[in-house]
Amino acid sequence: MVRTRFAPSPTGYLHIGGVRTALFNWLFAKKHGGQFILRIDDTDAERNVKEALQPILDGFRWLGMTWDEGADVGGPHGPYYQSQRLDRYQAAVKTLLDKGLAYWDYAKPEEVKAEREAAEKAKGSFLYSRKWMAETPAQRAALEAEGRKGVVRLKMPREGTCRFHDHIRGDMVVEWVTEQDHVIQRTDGSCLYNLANVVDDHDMKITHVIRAEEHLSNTARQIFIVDGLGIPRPEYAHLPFVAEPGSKNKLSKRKIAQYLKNPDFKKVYDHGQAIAQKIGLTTSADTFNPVIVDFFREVGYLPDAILNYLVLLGWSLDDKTEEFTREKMIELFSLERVNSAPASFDPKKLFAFQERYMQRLPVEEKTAMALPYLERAKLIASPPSAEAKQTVMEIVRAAGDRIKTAGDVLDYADFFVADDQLAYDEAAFEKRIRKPPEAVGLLRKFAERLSTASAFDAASLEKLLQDFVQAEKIEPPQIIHALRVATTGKAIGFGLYESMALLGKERCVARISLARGKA
RNA sequence: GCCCCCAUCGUCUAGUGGCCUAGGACAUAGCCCUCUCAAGGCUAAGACAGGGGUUCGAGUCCCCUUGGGGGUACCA
Repeated sequence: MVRTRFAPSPTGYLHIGGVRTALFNWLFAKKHGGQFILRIDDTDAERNVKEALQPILDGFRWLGMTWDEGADVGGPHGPYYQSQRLDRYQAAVKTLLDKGLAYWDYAKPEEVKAEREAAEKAKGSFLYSRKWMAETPAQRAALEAEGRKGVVRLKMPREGTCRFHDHIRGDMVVEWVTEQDHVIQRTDGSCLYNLANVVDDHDMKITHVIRAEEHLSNTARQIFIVDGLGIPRPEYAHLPFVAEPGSKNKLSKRKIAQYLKNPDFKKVYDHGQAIAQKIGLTTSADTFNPVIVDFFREVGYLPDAILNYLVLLGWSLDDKTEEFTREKMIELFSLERVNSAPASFDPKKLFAFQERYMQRLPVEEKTAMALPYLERAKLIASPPSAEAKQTVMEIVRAAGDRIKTAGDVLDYADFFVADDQLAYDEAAFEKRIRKPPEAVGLLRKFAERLSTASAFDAASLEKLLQDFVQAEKIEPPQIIHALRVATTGKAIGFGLYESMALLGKERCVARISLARGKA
């Protein structure tokens, strides 16, 4: 049984790089009919774990990446919170100590630091002198009598090599001398990552450790612990980093200000910000930006589009295939085809996937996604009336591909504002209504025809307008542009006839008259 | 400093010694379509980091350099 895991720390938000790592774990487990475990790395953050964890769990659930065991759902190999597993870690420390593979050390931090700096000055590699190592209870007592506090360190071999196979990097060989006597238990009795990780993975029966490249250098020391504990080694696969837009630096949530200088990143960010503002979301760039999953959820992206983009970040099937449903992803994913070079995150390309997925979504589903945005912007009642739903569906249908994320429906807010509250795009008004000498007159004449029109559907309106154009001996654009600005307030939008049909006769006539008044 | 990993268009990538005058996608530019804006169609521009080898032949194998990243914590 294949078992993989992802172990986020409760930081309050779900990072896109983490999702990519989790996705590969999830995919690998599903592909092999295995299980995916969500463990929580909360060793140092005891406070507000619940609040800081919720957005992460919500994010994964929204993306549809469910876990078989772990936080919230429990399971037979818990607890799944590291903060609740201290006894397990201490037991492992004791085993290592008993086997002589770890030792009590009473050096003060500054004493070790001094040794390290001396080694660096001599341009050599650092190796702790083990000067304050205590091998017997008597030695311990003596050092403690001096007022020293003990930590437990790994007694790493100083000759020979550690060999292991990595599914992505191939065969790895690490000289043991290059490894330090890493601390595994602090003076306060708490344990460190390398130890906790190994213990948890074993207790939770993890078969494949699939994680980011930053852990490649941690692997040898973890293998030392694994072997020392006499437990079986898991398989390893170290994924390349997800890098910043346009660079090879590791993607970080702390550098948003810098990413915003990237035009592609900024475009996606601005698009999301505009929507957030319209629905009254208070946001700050630190917590609401295209590096955080919640951003995409709030702006109305599709989870499938995000997953499809993410699976391609470091993995590919061949030279052509780019689109994968969840089922196909699971079927076709393999570690063998994971790239070894870092991949930089490109929100523009993610957006392109979003567009494609949105285009294929049935109108009913798009409408269902769009309604909450109009409700939150207070443009329609909440819950919406059947009539409002119908109108929104017609707008969504008419808007077609223009609605790229669900929040884009807010571009058509002018259908919901009162006629006398309609805001006009000044530049467009000037260009299409005030400036052309014939515009106002044409609008007046056309409004007259409109008010006597018997049918008000798009096709009839088109006919009506064509007849008008012929009668007046003008070109269609002369009246079309003026009409669009007069009825919607804007120079851009979907088909004019559809717009007018949606507005209905009375509102069209009223808006034209109001516009003439302002001209 | 020391140890380790990585290197194909701006970006994601295909490429596992001859099929590569390097293919696809996003982005970019131009044209077409057109009531605006999208969408769509067509076209263009755009890469093997550099230097040495090995080989009949190298993007593909080896070495060096350069660049990027990670580790070297009583962080994860």
